[in-house]
Amino acid sequence: MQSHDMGSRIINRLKTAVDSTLIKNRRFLDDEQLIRSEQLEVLEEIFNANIRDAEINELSSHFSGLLRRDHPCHLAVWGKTGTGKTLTLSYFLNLLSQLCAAEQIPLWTVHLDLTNPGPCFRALNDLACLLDASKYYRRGISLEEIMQKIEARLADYRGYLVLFIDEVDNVRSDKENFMAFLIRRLPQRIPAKLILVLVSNHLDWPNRLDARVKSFLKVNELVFEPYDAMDLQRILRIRVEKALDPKLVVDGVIEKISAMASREHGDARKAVALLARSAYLAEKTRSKLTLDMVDQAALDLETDRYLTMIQTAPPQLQLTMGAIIEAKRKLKKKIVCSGDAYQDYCDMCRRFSIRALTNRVFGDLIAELDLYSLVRSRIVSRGRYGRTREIILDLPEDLVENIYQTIISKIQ
DNA sequence: TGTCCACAGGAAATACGGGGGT
DNA sequence: ACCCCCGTATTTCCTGTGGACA
Repeated sequence: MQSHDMGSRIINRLKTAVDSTLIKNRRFLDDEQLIRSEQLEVLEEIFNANIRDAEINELSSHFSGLLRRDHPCHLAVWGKTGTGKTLTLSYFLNLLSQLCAAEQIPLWTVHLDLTNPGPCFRALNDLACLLDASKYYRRGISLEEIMQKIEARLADYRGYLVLFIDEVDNVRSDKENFMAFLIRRLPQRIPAKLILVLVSNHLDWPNRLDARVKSFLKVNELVFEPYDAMDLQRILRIRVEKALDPKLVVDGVIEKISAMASREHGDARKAVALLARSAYLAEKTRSKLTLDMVDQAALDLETDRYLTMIQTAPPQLQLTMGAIIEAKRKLKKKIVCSGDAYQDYCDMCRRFSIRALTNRVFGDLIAELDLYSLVRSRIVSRGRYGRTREIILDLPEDLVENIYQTIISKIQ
């Protein structure tokens, strides 16, 4: 019977589809979607796999004084993004507070996250909010007032206060002020035993401090090395087991992803993102997760990165990028000079009736594009034909087209 | 050797917008 | 409603500068 045949074929296909679902629990591919307890579960496994063992040991000895009612000094933590600084520290501080609670030691830990850069004002403001010392102000209150609010809030607290400050050097203008407050002023004015945990991406960060502040800063240092390929393999393996069907992951995939990630950055978050992307690709084609898919996924991630970067960029930056693309097309050369690009930029502004910015800012905008590696630029002297900035656009042609369309449609 | 191009990029000034205090 | 304060964006002003060319 024809129809019966057809029916059983469909049923079979459905069955194999069910059998071969690669992704069992997609939430474990994306940290954002995990609830707190699941995050801790993942963390627990990571730390049980002896990753970041050395760092946790150092942390333990640094804070061991707490249990003897001593006052440990501050702690400066250094490591690149995605090396697990935040994770390890939150995990550790969480354990520490449990321990202190059991021992009846008053401990207050506050996690101030300065991941997105902001001025001194916002940093203090955020801190005040975390301490429950004031409401959130957008503007209009002096720095002094915020400091006083914080001090007032802490006037009666006599226990330990651990301020875990993530990405300290993201405090842009007036950083001196912020650091001086934390290091010099605050400890003198409040009764609490203050322990600062200052996390940063830059190793030379304490040297850029004002000398008078620096002399007050007594710190221990702790360095997080980037994960090596072996660490990443273990981290990925945990994810694979939680999120995917390991049988459907071709041998060598984990090794490949961790090798790629450790070669480039050693960033665990990016490695997991690559795993996730590959898994989605595999799921779409309903096949096993192969090595080729990892390559494809890496490419996709790259493309996405550029596109979201340009989409979320301020309009003037988009316009600058658009002008560079136009200039390159018009000149039919690989290299565009800043003067030509500025001409085209002004033209574009006229076309879309947007007020053009000065040459001065245009230069800065190009530097910014360079920073995001959307273009490469360098300063060249052409003798008596002056100096200029050569702008090279060497992204794949279809990506450039894609970016260009995005920009044009955004502006209109 | 000096000149001079066509910009780079630092510093200071100015404009702007939004919030608080009164 | 008014003024002042703060952070940010942009302009204005200015001082270099590497090397081709005369």
